[in-house]
Amino acid sequence: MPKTDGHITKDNILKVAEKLFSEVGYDAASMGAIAKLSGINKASIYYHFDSKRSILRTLYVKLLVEMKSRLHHPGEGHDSLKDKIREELEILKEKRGILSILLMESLKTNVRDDSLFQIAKMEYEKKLEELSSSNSISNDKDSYMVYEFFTGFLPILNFVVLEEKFGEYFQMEKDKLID
Amino acid sequence: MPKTDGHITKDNILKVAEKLFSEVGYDAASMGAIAKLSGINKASIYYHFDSKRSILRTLYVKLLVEMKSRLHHPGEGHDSLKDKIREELEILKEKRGILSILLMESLKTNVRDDSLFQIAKMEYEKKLEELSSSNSISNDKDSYMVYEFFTGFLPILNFVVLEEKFGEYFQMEKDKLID
Amino acid sequence: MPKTDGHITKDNILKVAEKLFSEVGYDAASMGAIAKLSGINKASIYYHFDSKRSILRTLYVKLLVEMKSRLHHPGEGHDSLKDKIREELEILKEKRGILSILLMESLKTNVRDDSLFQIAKMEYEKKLEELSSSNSISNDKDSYMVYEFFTGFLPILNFVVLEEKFGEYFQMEKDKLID
Amino acid sequence: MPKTDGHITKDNILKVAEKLFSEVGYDAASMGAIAKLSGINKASIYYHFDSKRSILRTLYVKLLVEMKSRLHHPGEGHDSLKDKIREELEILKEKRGILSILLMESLKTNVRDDSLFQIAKMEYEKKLEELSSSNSISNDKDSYMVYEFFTGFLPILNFVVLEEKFGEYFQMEKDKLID
DNA sequence: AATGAATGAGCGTTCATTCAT
DNA sequence: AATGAATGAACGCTCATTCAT
Repeated sequence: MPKTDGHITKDNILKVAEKLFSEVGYDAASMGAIAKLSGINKASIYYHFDSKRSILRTLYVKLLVEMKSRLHHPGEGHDSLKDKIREELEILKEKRGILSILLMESLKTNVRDDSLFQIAKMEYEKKLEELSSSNSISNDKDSYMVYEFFTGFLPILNFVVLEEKFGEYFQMEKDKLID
Repeated sequence: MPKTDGHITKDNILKVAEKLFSEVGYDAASMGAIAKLSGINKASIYYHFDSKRSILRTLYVKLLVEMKSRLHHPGEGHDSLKDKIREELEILKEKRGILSILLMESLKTNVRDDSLFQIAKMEYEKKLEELSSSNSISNDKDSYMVYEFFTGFLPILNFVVLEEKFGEYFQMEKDKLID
Repeated sequence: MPKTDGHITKDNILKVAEKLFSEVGYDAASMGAIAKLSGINKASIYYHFDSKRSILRTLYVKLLVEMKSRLHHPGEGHDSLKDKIREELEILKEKRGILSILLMESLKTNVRDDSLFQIAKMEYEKKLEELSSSNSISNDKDSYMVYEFFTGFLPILNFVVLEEKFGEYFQMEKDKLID
Repeated sequence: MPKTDGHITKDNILKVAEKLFSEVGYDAASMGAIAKLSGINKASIYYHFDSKRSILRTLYVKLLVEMKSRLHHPGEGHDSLKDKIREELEILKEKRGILSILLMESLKTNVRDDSLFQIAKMEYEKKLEELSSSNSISNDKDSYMVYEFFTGFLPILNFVVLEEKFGEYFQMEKDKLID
């Protein structure tokens, strides 16, 4: 009989891995460290996951699923715009860990990792569909995408991920007002 | 006189290291790989640099110096705004490698690496000074900094660094117009 | 259960390390050599020991424990003095390896390694206590310690450790009579 | 033209090497460290010495020569015994460094290094000759040698070399009286 | 479901030594 | 007499992964 529920262990590994990956980077985070912080044996991780890479993949999938479900079940709509943005940021802030990792990995120019773009695409797909139905020039779609990605999507991600460090360096706090 | 010129070797190591760091990340780039790509012995790297970390530090310093000198010697002023931005982007694109690395390392939440903020601060210092001389409320300075950093500085960096990958994924090119 | 018993492996590593350390010195004995002579993988040593130094520490502790237990459980008392000394020497000769190492390391003037003195102190503590109870001048205690250490303790250790080499050089054998 | 007198450089290297070898042991003392402490280039050492080992050999030869000359030119004889011993100790204390090294290296059971025995033999040769001329049984010569080596020669060496550390550990000083 | 033990490959780093000048 | 530059080999140590149980 297993000592604990495998499901819990697996989730725990994922939680620890996400934390560690985001703290020191995927490469610098060792399986040994993940095991120790998870309170389980190193070999046990390999019962739940095929490899270190597959842990990361699982984290990506989880993020994708959550983002998708969030898109389909938006919060109640009658808040002010400000509140909506704030709520949105709050949700993203919970995903800060995996988002950090995602960004880091996406910056590796030699590694093919489209997850960042996949998510961005998904995020703006609805709006793109509207755009493409009413207006037919594909160039506009591209333009919109580029614009949204680099001046909307990425800045928000960066804010969520770097806010804390930024605040420490520049000695300020609670400055979400401007966004 | 030595067999070869040390300066050339050193610069070569830096060039190769910058390339490799940006391609696979600092941690995944091994000294062995840097040596092989530099065409020299692994031990020779340690004649020119104290450690792997010190290579990265040297790259940071070089970037800082270049950025600073660029600020003090701006290009000829009589271009159009568009041309100016394009030129600016072109200059940054040459530094794409180290900028990638800088962003990646800055995202590690447990690693204290203020270089990104240092550069940002430097970049906006002049404007900040003007602001602080004419207007005295420090809160405004903070607001300005946050705004510029997350909606100006970072998007530009991200654009420079991710543009290529973005273009590949979304199958487009030459879309600098929007910025 | 694991493939093999870890205790056996660990003891084997200790035995091999003791032999090698005493043969070529701690610094010249490489982990690779210890691994090869132990018949196991180099990395496996690090499963059982934190570091090379910790192997040495373990050997020291083992020696200390054995010395202590020997003091508390002396052999049967009704032998002649000569036999007693001979028996004592025989016991120490079994520990020749670690004693060699201990002496070598103690001679490094820049390395703080008190193990030699610790053992000497332990060895003479009983006699010191008697001395201090009957006689009160602490100077005498010091004198006794110095005398015993340099003309009793060390010569015995040196004899045990160098006897063989001495015999080879001076072409003689079985000359324990004089002591 | 050389920048400095080669003789001085060579002596300096020897002095530094002796210090370093005795501080951390022969193996742990690197050529780089010797060079740095000597204030000269690493490659320059190889102009003066064939190898690291040859530095040690040179130190041994110097010691042997000095010991020999001391034997042939003893100090003025009309001191008390106590003063004579004290003077002897003072002379040996100056050679503390190389004596430490000699002892350490002699303790390596796998290394054939007879220097310690050579010196001992030399030291007692005169007395041995007297002994052998008056009395003919070689066994007596051996006995004498063993006795002198382990209860006379070695303790003195050990005292000279370990005195300081001993004093630190046992918190005492100036206790040469007993010897 | 979990673990103690083991491993080959590789890590960053240092070694004694050599070469050209 | 001395040096800057370079090197092959080895160092202590860690890696992701596997195996037997």
